[in-house]
Amino acid sequence: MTDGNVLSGFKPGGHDHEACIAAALDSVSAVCRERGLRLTPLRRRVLELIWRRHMPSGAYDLLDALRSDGRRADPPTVYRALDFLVENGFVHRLESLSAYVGCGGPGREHDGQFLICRGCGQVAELGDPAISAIIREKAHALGFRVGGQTVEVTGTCGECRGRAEGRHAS
Amino acid sequence: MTDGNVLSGFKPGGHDHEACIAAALDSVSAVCRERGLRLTPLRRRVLELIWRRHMPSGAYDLLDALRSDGRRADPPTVYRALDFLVENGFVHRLESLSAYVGCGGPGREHDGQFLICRGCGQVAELGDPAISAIIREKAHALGFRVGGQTVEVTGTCGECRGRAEGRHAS
DNA sequence: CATCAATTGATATAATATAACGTTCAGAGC
DNA sequence: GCTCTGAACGTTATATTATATCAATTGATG
Repeated sequence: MTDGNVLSGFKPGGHDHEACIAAALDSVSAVCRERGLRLTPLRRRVLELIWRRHMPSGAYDLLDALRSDGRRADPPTVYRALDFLVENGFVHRLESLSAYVGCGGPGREHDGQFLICRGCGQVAELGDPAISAIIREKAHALGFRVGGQTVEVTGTCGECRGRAEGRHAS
Repeated sequence: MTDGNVLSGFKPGGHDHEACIAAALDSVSAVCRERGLRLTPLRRRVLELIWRRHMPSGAYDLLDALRSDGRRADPPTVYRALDFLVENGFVHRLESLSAYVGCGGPGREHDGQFLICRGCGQVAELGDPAISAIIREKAHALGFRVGGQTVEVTGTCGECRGRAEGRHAS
C-alpha cells in the first residue's frame, strides 16, 4: 500500500515550512497563468496566510491577519478571495469546521477527503479514487447522480496518538 | 444489490407522511424509554417538526415553527433540543447545509452518509458499512484513528433527474 | 484614451450559534 | 408529603460566520 493518494499529509514538527508555502504558491501561480486566472495580490496573500498557518483557518482569522498587514479589510474582502480560491480548487472549505485549508493538489479536478486531527488540529488531504468511487457507486445504485462529495473524518493522527499513549502506558 | 443499507430514502410524492412521522417518534420514544432519556414535550416537538418538513431544517426554521405553536422560544431553546437529539443519534446535522434531518436508524450507533438532492432538497441517509470501512481503512493506513465520519454527497435524485430530462429531450 | 468587465472598497445586515445566569420541574431519599 | 438535587428550560445578551448592495478603482482591449 503506497500513499500515492495523499495530497497533503500531517507534517512532523521540524519540516521546512517556508518551502511548503513557496511551493504551494508557485504551483497555484502556474495554474493561474495556464488558465488565465488573476492571482491578485489580495488573493495571493490570503492563500499564503492559509498555507502559513498550516491548519484550518477561519475567515475571520484571515481577516485579522490581513488587518495586521496594515491593509483595511472587511468581511467581503476575505470572502471574495476565498470564493475565488475555493472555486478554482486552490483551497478547500471544511464544512464541519467552517474553515479553509490549502489544497494539496491544485489544478487537478478532485473531491478532497480530509482527516482532521482533534489533537493537533492539522489536516491531511486524501484524493483517494477508491473512496470517491464507492460513494459514487452506492449512490448510483439508488438512482442518484453525484455532483460533489464532502468527506471529513475526525480522529487522531499518528503523532498525537503517540504522545497520548506515552502519557498513559505502553 | 439490495438497498438494505438505506436508512431513509427519497420519498415519492404521495407517501403516507403522517405514518412516517408517527413511526419515527414512536421509535425514538422507545429508545428513550430503554435508555432512561427524557423525551420532553419540547424535544419531542422539535423532532416532530424535523420529520414533518421531511427536508433539512435550519435551527431558525424550527424556532419559527415553535413560535407558531404559540410557545415563546429563543435560540437556546431550539439549540438545546437539537443538541439532545443529535447527541443521542435521533437527528443528524448536515454540516454542508447547517441543517438537521431525522435519523433513519435511531438507536443504532452509526455514521450516516447523506445524499442531498439539489433539485427537491430531500435527503436520503445511507448507513453503508462498506463506505465507512474503506474510509477507516485508508485513514488507518496513514496512522490515523477515526472518530467520526462526515459524508455528504450533493447531486440529483432519480425523480428529479427524470423531471429534468423530460424537459430537454429523451 | 475610452470603455467595459472584473476586482476591490465600504457600509450594512443576515444567518447561525453560544455564554451566562436565573427559574422551574421531576425524581430520589427521607 | 417534604426537601434536596440536578436536569431542563426561560431569558437576555452576544459571538461567529456569511452575504447584499452600491460605489470606486483597476486592468484588459479595441
